[in-house]
This record gives sequence, structure tokens and C-alpha cells, in this order.
Amino acid sequence: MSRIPARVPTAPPTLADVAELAGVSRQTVSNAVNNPDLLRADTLSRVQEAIDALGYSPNRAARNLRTRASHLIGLRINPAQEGTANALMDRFVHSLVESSREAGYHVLLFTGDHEDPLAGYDDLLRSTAVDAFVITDTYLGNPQAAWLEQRRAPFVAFGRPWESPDSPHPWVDVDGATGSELATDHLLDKGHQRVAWIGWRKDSRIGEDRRSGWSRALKARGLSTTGLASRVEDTVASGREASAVLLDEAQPSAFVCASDTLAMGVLHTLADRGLRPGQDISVVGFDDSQVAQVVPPGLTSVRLPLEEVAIQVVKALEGLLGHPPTVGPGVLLTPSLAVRGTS
Amino acid sequence: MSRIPARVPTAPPTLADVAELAGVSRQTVSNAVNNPDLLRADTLSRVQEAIDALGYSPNRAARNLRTRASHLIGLRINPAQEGTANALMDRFVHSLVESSREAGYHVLLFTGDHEDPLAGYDDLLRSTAVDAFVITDTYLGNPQAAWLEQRRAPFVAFGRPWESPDSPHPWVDVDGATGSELATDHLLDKGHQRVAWIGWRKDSRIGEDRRSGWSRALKARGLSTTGLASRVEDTVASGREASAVLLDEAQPSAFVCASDTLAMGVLHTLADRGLRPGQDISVVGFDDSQVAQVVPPGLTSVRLPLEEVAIQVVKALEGLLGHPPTVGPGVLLTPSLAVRGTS
DNA sequence: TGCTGGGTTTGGAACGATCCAGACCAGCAC
DNA sequence: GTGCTGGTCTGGATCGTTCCAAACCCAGCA
Repeated sequence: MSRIPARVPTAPPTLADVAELAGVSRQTVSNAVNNPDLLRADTLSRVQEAIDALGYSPNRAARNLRTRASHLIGLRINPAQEGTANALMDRFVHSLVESSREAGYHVLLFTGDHEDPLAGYDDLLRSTAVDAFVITDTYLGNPQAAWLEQRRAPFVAFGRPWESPDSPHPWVDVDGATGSELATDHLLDKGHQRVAWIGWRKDSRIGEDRRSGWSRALKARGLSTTGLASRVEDTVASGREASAVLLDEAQPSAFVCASDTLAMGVLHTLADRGLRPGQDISVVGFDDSQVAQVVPPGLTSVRLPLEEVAIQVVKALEGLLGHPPTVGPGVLLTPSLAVRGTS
Repeated sequence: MSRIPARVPTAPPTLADVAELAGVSRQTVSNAVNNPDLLRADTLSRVQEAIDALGYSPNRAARNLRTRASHLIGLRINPAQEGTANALMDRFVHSLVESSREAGYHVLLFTGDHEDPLAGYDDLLRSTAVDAFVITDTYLGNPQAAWLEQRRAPFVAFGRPWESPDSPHPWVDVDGATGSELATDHLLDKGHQRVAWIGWRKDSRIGEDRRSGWSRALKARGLSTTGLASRVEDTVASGREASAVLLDEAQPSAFVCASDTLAMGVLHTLADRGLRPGQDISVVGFDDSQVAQVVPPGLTSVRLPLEEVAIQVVKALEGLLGHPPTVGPGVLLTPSLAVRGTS
């Protein structure tokens, strides 16, 4: 009995179609695709020809059902924050998709709200829609991490488990302290003596980490940090106000900021006062967002190696989903400094 | 025979588990999930209880296999372009994911390169990994659209089929001409008489569309466009050069640009010459990127209703994937103007 | 009482792949 | 010739769901 061609334009060929054309069993075709070295050379090439002739690709749903895997990785994206410069997800997501593809995975997006960080995860997990998750917003005190760990769901975090350092899950992060140290050293090398810091509120572990690099750099040269630091919300307005206050009270000649958003706030203040960024006052941001790249005269910024982060994340995922699962230690990558006109 | 609890932490419950607990057949549980109105009220509630008790969610792979659908929508993302302000994808992607979820779909990302715009589509289609695509870069002369149409693959385009206006596929787009007309009128209302245009090269249909709004606005007030337009690459450097030339040769008091990237180029020129944006010279961009929102003193920009675009795209998808498939006409949405400091 | 018909419920088959155990078939040693 | 081995290949069972046709149940009516 031959397959009846359906009315649909092209009913995709199945394993059985290929098998019939090549004159072998279904299983042999399956092996040709998944374990080619099990076949005799001539059989393999015959099957390959049939595959090519029919344009066969294994049906994902059937394969997923049988192997109890979806070859999908879930990534929750947050609403784009208006009025900030935090577009680094774009770069990271692209790299993640790219690395995942090379490892045979696709990335599935879902959304969540800040109120219920767990929304979405549960559903995807129970319906076996994804094999694993990549979680990115560990700064929220990552309830997801704890929850996923408890559910024994495989996941990799972009961001250290700040709250529970010996948490067993794999993670990849960028060394923020070294980043701001790079930035501060760069300014000190240029001859600046009074380098101010504008960072996030004290309850942000990432913020405190980045801040520590700034103070480390100053102290290494015997300079004081007193009165030169400000901790605010991550908004342009906050950066603007904080820099205005610092300029009045501490007379810094340069600013290092915990984000490009804050750095843009500084540029606002400079514009308000007719000060020229890079000439009168230097500014360094953090994240190397598109904003940093295009704003006049170019915002010097700490650049995160997001491509490498994605590669390491996928590597950790492969370990996690491998047989047997293996979990390596956390990976800490080093950022670089993109020097532009403001410094 | 009861299911042997596996060693895996939580083998997800199946339809059969629920059926056994509720004392009904598998099919009845299936109906409870998919066609609740077929069941008698008391049966339904009994099944519901069992579902809740076990925390049952239908296995996606099995459902996909049987229904020949994946409930996934493919979206190809391009590498983030460094040095431009084109981050509008962030906003669009988020809205798309959100709208899709409400319609019961998830978004699957894949990458492609500019050389081979079709790479990726074929594979996903043949392996029935996605039900449909959303294509976004119709400005490339959309070979994907033609190819997908020929393969009879369902897809919706964000962007008009410029090259083949009576192409039968559904599309959603934003009226660029109206956008730049809004921008130009805004400047004319402010008293500007010489409003220059910096747009893309003539072979860009989108660029010409946006440009037409500018010239329409000028002509409506009896103003000449001669010598006031420049067409260049979409880079900051090009915008910078073009604005410098225009300032020297045509003495405009305001610029309307086809993108925020170009507008940032204008801001560079103004900074070079010590001119204050918004006071000495006005500038309006296009896309309302994050850059526009945070750059001092705030870049006035044409804002695309991306949330609404996403909603309409998903609506069109639902029609396409419905039984029977229905395809509505193209949808053209109207942008708005986000007024900030530069105008 | 028996038949009809609509509302409910059911069991078997199917979707298309992979797992598993066994069959087949040289080649080789005894 | 028999038995064993290892490399190839095969057929049946299975993953968890939905489709399909048929069975069931009970009220209504002749």
C-alpha cells in the first residue's frame, strides 16, 4: 500500500517513505540519521540518496515524543524598559540562539511579569515543552533558581547565585568588579585624581560588586573614596541628579557609572551646565549599549563578552542535558573597555 | 497494572493517570481538556479535580504529533548591529511573545545570515518544528516571502510587500509617510521654514515612503524641498556627514531623519559645531529607540506602535492557521510622535 | 414492551519517530 | 560440520495524545 498523496501541497516524507525508497527498514533509516557508523558504507550512501531525493527531515514531534526531549531551551524575556539603555539582551539573545543552534537546540521565548517571576516556567516544564531554561535576572534574588532547583529542572544562570553561593546549579557571569576597575584605571591613567562613582542602591549585589572595583582601583593608588560615591535607582533622572550633587559637593573630574543609563544621566547634567564630556569631565558607562556607541561624542563603556557568555551557557547546558549529566563549576568571564570620546 | 514510579524525580502524569484516578476513559479526559462542553457537568468536575490533583498538563510532543501542529511560531532574528540605534526588535519581540501566548502559541527564535536569507526556514518547515513564520525584514526585497509563498508555508510579514503589492500573504505595517509628515508638521508648526531631510538611499522603498511624508508636508505649505534632502547609508557617520553638508549648503533650521541612527549623526555634527540641539537646530528621528529616549536633551522621534503591530500580526496568524484558513487584507497602522528636547 | 434518538462515554487505531531484542550472515576456530 | 563471534539489519512495541466509529444510557413515544 502506497501512501495516498494528500490534498495538502506537500505532505512531508516520513521515515517509512525513505525506507521504502531505499529498500531498507525504518530502523536502518533512523540509524543512518542518528548513528551513521552502525551502517555498512554502501547501505548508508543508498539511504542518504533516498533522504536527499525526498528531502526528508525527521518529524520533530515524533522524535520528541519518543526521546522525551524537546530540544528547546526556554528563555524568559522581560518587557523592554522604556527610558533606559539596557538593551544588552539583544546581543545576548542573538548569541544564545546561535550557540544553541550549533548544539542542536532552539530557543523558545516566553514572558513573565515582575510580580510573579515563576509564571510560565511551571507550565512549560509540566508539558515538557522545553528541556531546560536559561535564567538571566538573578539580581531579583532569583526565586526562579531556587524553585527550579527544587523541581530538579535543568537550568543555567547568567549571573552568579549571589544569595546562595554554594548553590549547585551551573552559572556564567561577568566579573563586574574587574570591569569598573578597568574603567577607573583607565581614567586614573589619564591623570584624573578625583573619580566619582554612581551606582545602584546598596541592596544590589551586582551594584556592590561593580562598585568594589572602583574603590579597589582608587585605593591601589592611595586615593580616597570618601564622598565620591552615590547610590541611586537605575534611571537617567537619578544619574542626572546624583552627578549634579557630586559635582557640587566633591568636584570630581570623572565619573564611573554602574550602567550606561546612569552615565547618560551624567551627560544630561554636563549638557545642563555647558560642560563638554571628555574634555571638561570624563564619563565611563557600563554595558556598552547601543546608546554608548552612538551618543556624541561616544560613551566609553565597559563591554561584557556576551557572545562568550552565551557560548559558556550552552556548554553548561550540554553538560546538564548529557548522559550522564555533568555540572561544571561556575564560569566567571572578564569584560573589556570600549574607549570612546567621553574619556 | 499501575505505573511503576520511575527513578526520575517526577515523571509527569499522563492522560491515562488522570483517567484512572477519575474513573473515566482517556478520551473523556482529553475531551475535558479540549471540548469541555461535550461532558456532563458532574463528569467534567470529577475529571477537573483529578487533573488538579495530579498537576496534569498535556504532553506537548504527543499532542503535536497527533494534531500535526507545533503551536510554535518561528521568528528569525538578525545580529544586533553595532553602532546603530535599531533596537526596536526588543519591543516588538516582547509584544509578539505576549500576543502569541494569548493565542496559545510560543515564539521560537532562529538566526540567519544576510547572505542566505532562506537558511533556517527550510529546515524548520520540513521537520514541522513551527506552524508559521513571522518575517520582519521585507526591505531586503523579501525573497523569504516569495519562497514561503511558493512552499505554501503560512507566514505573516511585518512590512508591506513593496515589490509585489498584490502578493496574497497577510502583512502588517506602519505608515512611514504619515510618520515623517507628523514630524515635519510638528517642526513647521514651531515656525521652522527650512526643514531638511536625511534618509536612506533611493533603492530603499521604506526610505522613499518616509521621505514622501516630509515632502508632502512641505508642499502642503507651499515650501520648496529643493536642495534640502540627502540620501545616505543608515549609519551615524553618514548622518553626521550629510548634516554637515546640508548645514553648509542649505542652511536648514531643522532636520527630519529616516532613523534615529541618522538623527544621532546630526547630533554629532551639532556637537562638533557647538550648536545646541532644540535651541539652535531642531532634530527629529524615527523609531523612538532607547537612544532617543535617553540622549540629552531627548531626541524627538516617530514612535511605531509595535505593540499593536504584534497584536495584528498574531491576529493574522490565527486566521491563517484557523479552520478554514482565512486571510484578511493588509493592515496599515499609524505612528505617533514622541516629542522631546531636540525640537 | 420495544424502538428511536440525542447526549455521553468508550476502546482501538493512528501520528512518526526510537528502543529493544532478536534474526541474519559472514568468518573463523575447533 | 558445529558453534561462536561480531557486524548489520529488521520487526514489533512504545512514547502520550487525538481521531474515529461504535457502544452505552435513558427518556420519549408508539
